[in-house]
Amino acid sequence: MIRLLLADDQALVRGALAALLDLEPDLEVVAQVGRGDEVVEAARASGAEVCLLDIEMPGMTGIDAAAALRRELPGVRSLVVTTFGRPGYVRRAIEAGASGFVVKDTPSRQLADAVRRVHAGLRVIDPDLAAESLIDGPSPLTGRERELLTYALDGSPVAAIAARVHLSEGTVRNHLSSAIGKTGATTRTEAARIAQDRGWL
Amino acid sequence: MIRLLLADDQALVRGALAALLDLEPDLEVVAQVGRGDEVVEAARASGAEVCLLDIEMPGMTGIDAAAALRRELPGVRSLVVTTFGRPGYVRRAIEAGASGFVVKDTPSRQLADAVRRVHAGLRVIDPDLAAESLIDGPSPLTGRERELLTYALDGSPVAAIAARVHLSEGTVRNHLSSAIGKTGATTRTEAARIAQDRGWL
DNA sequence: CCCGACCGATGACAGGTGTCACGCCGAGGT
DNA sequence: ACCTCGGCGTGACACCTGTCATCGGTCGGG
Repeated sequence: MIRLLLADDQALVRGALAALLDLEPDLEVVAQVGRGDEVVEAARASGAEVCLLDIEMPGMTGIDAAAALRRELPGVRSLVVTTFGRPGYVRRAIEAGASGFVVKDTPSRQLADAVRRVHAGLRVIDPDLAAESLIDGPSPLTGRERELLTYALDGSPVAAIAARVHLSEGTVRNHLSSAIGKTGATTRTEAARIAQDRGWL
Repeated sequence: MIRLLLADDQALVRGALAALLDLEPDLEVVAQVGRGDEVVEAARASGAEVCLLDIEMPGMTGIDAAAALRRELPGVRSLVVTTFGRPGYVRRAIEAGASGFVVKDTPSRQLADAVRRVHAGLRVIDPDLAAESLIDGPSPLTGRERELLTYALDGSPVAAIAARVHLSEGTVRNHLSSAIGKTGATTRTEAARIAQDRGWL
């Protein structure tokens, strides 16, 4: 019997995944949480062996939760299950110690198998995603560029960003200009979108 | 026995919802589709009585699918189940003839009940969302403003938008300026984000 | 019939934005 | 000690953007 923890902020999806996995005779959902920062505690309390982690969650991302599990409960394996198959996400999830990475449009039949493989100590990664994450490499952005791009995501004017990080407008423009060059974009908004698509943020 | 159709582009979520609902003794999932434009045909072929529709789908939105069901198969009721509780979505879903509107972070226990109520001819709408959709009213945007805002969503420069719709740059600027005024924003990107949040796009 | 709403367009202007050149500093690597 | 790289800043320049005034055309309703 494999003991599972589910972490997803959408209660309906979480409950549905629980129903799906509980149908399998060798799987048992022993805990469910809706926030990233509750994963470690719930995993400890429930004695989970495998954790299914969504990435977009309040409190802490699923990737950070995987890293925390790695530190605190090294015996527990984690499988990241997310909506977006962004190349950078795969890379970062694996670096954080996750054993697998599955996107939410894979057939539901395959999920239980993925869980079993992860429990057996194998890695489970969508081959297309793995290839993509290799070809475009790690993020070329510096720390500041990454930070400023996240603020530029919603199209905020340079002045607003500068105020938010207590920098000169000119400096912000320079960092963003550099990021625009590295992403191949022509505006900061486009650069932010590209960086997000690649999982660089 | 209530016959259900599920429409969601994420196969994993779709399968999981099927597992969840099939647990109920009086519910039966008789069809699953991953595209909005396959809903009507599948509903007809399977003899579904209630359709669960996600909004964001390829081919056709769940709202348009609800409208198509209304037209083609008036006896079939539809329940919109979506990630985002945008006020405008609720309004448009109801106007399209949907009998219910549920967001994906409601507890999974309540979904089966919502299905039963819809099947019984009742309306099921999250009370908070209904209130919100009343207070900020219908979209004040004109057709062109709406269209141009969708193109502005990703931060495209005015020139690119103008080329795409074969309009003068000045005209595009005027429409967007008007939309900026109506949304209370200060840039076109912010206006687009606000309009999207309210379900005006 | 005239009015209002929507659409399309032009021109002008202030202010925002992207680029470039250049400078300074501190941390690490050789 | 030297060099490189990231970070921070300035100034200048060309271009983009948002706003406003103004014009003309269409179409439906009072």
